[in-house]
Amino acid sequence: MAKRRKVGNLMALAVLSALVQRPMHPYQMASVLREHGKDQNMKIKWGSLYTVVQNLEKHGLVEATESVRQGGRPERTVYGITEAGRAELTDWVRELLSTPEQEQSRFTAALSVMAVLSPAEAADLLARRLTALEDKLAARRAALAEAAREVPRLFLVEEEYELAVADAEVGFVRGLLGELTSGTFPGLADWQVFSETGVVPPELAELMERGLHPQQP
Amino acid sequence: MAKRRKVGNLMALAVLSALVQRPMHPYQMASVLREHGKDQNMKIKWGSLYTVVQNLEKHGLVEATESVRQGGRPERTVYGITEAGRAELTDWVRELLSTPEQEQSRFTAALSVMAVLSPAEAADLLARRLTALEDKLAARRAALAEAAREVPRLFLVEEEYELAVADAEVGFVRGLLGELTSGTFPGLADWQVFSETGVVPPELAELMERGLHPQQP
DNA sequence: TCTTGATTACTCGTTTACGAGTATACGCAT
DNA sequence: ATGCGTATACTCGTAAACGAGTAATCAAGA
Repeated sequence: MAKRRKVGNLMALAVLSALVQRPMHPYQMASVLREHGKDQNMKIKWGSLYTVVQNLEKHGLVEATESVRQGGRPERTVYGITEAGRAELTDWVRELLSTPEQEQSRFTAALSVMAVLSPAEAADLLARRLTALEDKLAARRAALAEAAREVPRLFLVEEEYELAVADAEVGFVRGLLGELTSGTFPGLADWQVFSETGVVPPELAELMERGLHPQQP
Repeated sequence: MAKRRKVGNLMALAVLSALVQRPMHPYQMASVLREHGKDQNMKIKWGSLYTVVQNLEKHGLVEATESVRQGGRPERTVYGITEAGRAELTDWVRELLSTPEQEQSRFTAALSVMAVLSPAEAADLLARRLTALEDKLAARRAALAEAAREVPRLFLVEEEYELAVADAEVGFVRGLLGELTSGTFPGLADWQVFSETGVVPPELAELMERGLHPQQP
C-alpha cells in the first residue's frame, strides 16, 4: 500500500504546485489559486490553508524564506518550496494519476436512499437536478471554449475531464428520469405501493434481511 | 442557501436510513451497512460512526431506546430513529437529489498539476490508470449483473450511476492517452521542451502571470 | 473630510474525523 | 481442558478541518 502522505489534504497539493512557480505568503497563495479557478472545485477554507502550510513546513516540504512587515499590517511570512517538497509533489502526482480510487459522491449517497421518497417525488427532484445540471454544464462548456482561445490544452484538461463526467451524470439522470416518468422502471409499482402504505412486497421482504447489494471481490 | 445540516457527515445519512428499518446499536449498523455494500463506497471509520451517532442523539434525530448488557460484554446501547430524524432524512435526500454540487475529485487535482511531469511519464501513468480502471469497471459490471438477478433496480441505481461515471472516466482517459501517444495533443512540443529544460515558451510566460483558467459566472 | 465598503492578512477556538488500542466472548481444534 | 483465532463492541487521544472573528489599509464617494 502506498505510504500515507505526511500532509494528505489536496489543498497541500495546490499549495505545493503554486510554490513551484515562486515563493509566496499564504494569502497570496489563496489569490493565485483563486485566479486560476481552483476555488471553483475547491473552496478555499482559511483555517485549512494556514494549517496546511504549517504542516508542510513541519515536514520540511516548504520553508519560510522571509518575513516582511509592511506598514502596520500583520507580518507576512513568505514560504518557498524545498527539494523535499518538489519530490513529494511529483511523487504525489504520479500516484494520483496512476491509481484510481473509489471516491464517494453525495449523489451516490442520495440514490442509495432514494427509496424513502415516493417515486413521483423522486422523479420531480431528479427533474430539477437535470435542469440545474444542464444549465451549469452549458455555462461551463462556454467558459471552457472561451478560455481555450488563449490558454493551452495542458492547463484545461482538468476542466475537460470534469465536463466529461458531468455529461455522463446528465445522461444518467435523463435516462433514469425517463424510466420513472414513462413508467418503464422495473419495480415501479412495488415502490409505489410501499411509499403509500409502507408495505414491503413479500418477495422483497426476505431480501431486505440479507445482503442485497453487489459485492466486489 | 440551504440551512446547514446539524449532522453533515454522509455517514449520518447511512445511519438514519439503517435505523428506518429497525432500531439497532452502533456496531450492528456497521454490519448492516457492510452487508449492503455501503462499505465499498464509504469505508466505515469506527471513530466517526460513534461520533455521528452521538451527534444525531444530541440533535434529537435518534434516541437510545434500550441498553442491554449481555454477559460481561460492554453495554450495547440500541438507538431508534425519531420523528425529527425521519423528517431530517427525507428532507436531506430531497436536497441531495435535487441540488447538484460541485465535488472535488483527486483525479481532477492530479490533472491540474500534471504539467510538473514530462509528457512521456504522464502518458505512462495514465496508461496504468486506464488498465486499472478497465479491470475494475469490468468486475463491477459483472457484480452488478449478478446482483440484478435477485435485487430490484431500485436498490442498484447508485451502482449504475457510479458505473456510468466510471465509464465516462475511462473514455476520457483513453482519449487523452491517445492524443498523448499519437502526438496530436496540442502544445505537446512546448510541454516537452519545458519538462526537459524548464524553459517556458515566451507566449506562455505572460499567461502564467495572469488568470489562465476558465471562470464561471 | 469623513465614512463606507472592499481587500488584505491572518488568529483562535470549536467541531469533526479518525485509527489504534482494549477487552470480552465464542467456537473449535488439539 | 486449554489454547488460539476471530468476531463483537466499543473508547480515547490526537490530528485535521473549519468558520467566525479581528484588525489594519486603501479607494472612492458623499
